[in-house]
Amino acid sequence: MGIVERKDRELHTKHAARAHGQRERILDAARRIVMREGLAALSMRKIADAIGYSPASLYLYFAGRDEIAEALGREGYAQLAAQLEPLALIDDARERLHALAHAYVAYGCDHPQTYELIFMAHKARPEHEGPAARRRRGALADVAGASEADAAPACGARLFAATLSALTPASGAPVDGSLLAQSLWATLHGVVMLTCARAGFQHTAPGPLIDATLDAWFGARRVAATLPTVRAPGVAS
Amino acid sequence: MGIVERKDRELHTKHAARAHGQRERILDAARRIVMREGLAALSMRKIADAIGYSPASLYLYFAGRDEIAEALGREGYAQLAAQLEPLALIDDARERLHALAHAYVAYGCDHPQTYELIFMAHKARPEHEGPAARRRRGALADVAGASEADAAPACGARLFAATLSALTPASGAPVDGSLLAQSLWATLHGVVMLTCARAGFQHTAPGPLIDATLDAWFGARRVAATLPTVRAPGVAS
DNA sequence: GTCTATAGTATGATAGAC
DNA sequence: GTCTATCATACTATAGAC
Repeated sequence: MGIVERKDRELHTKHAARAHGQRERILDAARRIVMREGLAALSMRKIADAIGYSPASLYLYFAGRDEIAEALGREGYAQLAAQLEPLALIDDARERLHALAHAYVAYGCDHPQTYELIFMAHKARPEHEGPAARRRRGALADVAGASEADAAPACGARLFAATLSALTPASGAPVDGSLLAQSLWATLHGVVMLTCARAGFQHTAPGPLIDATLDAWFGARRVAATLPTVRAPGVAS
Repeated sequence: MGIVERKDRELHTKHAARAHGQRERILDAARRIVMREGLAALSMRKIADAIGYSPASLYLYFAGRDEIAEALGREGYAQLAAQLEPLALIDDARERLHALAHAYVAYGCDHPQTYELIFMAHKARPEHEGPAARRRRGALADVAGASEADAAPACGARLFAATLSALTPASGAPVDGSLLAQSLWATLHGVVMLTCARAGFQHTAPGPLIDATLDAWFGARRVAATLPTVRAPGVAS
């Protein structure tokens, strides 16, 4: 190996490390903005101001706003997963499910901005794009854009599926575990959304709600197995 | 009653009717835009262009973009309620619940833009507001803003609560019907959201999912009442 | 009652100087 | 590698002419 090659590699390494550090600084600033003002308020200018850069410089490290948001989304997903991971080791299946469900919802409610980031990194904004961006989009972005961002949330379903399948097999497969897993995930997602939006979830805390849901499914089966047929109490009138 | 008063009233009526018509035209255009491009893309300019007005004229009929979005949201809620109303009259409680749940989700999935409108008419956008608007906001809007828009979705919970309470009383009140109602609502909301976002709900149609959920709660109780304690299958590794 | 014109404020993105 | 300057675009909202 000649001196030239060696020097070249050192340089590359240094360059890479430096670039990595700058990306981190940018992401840190972006994260702070999203936490304080929401994803919709994230803009290149605000990030640049926050770290004392000019907006133009950001484009040396990221292709644009969307790439930054995507990166934050991946981060957020990793954080959520890290929070759930130890709970997946709980021995008792039912206890485990409870723990996971509560942790999931707690995370979503405690970090609504991050949760938003995880699920909405795409689709979230009006366009505001220059003519050059539009030119590019025609060729590339529509095909490549969403696939990676969509991959992360899917893991949510898989996580619950694994736990749920442990709960159902003994019964002779009357219930599709995967369906239940998706149902549970939808429920938790819905609880997070509605709790954050305060949209008519008047005064019920998410915790008891989750307990009630899981109990209805698997718990305390004191509910009458035969259902009474009653008249509708005339809700919509 | 003098002639003057009479004439005055006629004039008022005509004026009111005309104003009403114009509001309708504006709302029609706004609705079309939201259906095609989503709530985030709704703007005064686009509405004005669509009906051949100048942006300034819209302010004669609406206080601003938010008021228009709110009006569309109320419309949408009324439409959803109208769709559910006849189903609330089904005699058999369980059949009724199934019908309501399916109809609710079907509406949300078939009209995602309207659904978005119903739930997100507030909070949806970056600010883009002039200095005058900001001045006003400080005093008034923060207090008065959300109360009316939030009132509508709350009815969702009440609707399901009434039906669910009809399903549970015979069992000696082991389950809080109101909690279950909220859980169901959250589930349905979650199914709509996740289905629309295609976020990992890979290939499952919403229909079977809802059936499975309701069955797990009330239906075919062939699931073993005693739960096996199994080891976690190591999901998060 | 409607429009033109405009103020004021954002945005993403890029070319080219240093 | 960073910045200045700028393009092109979008938005809400208002004043004042007609």
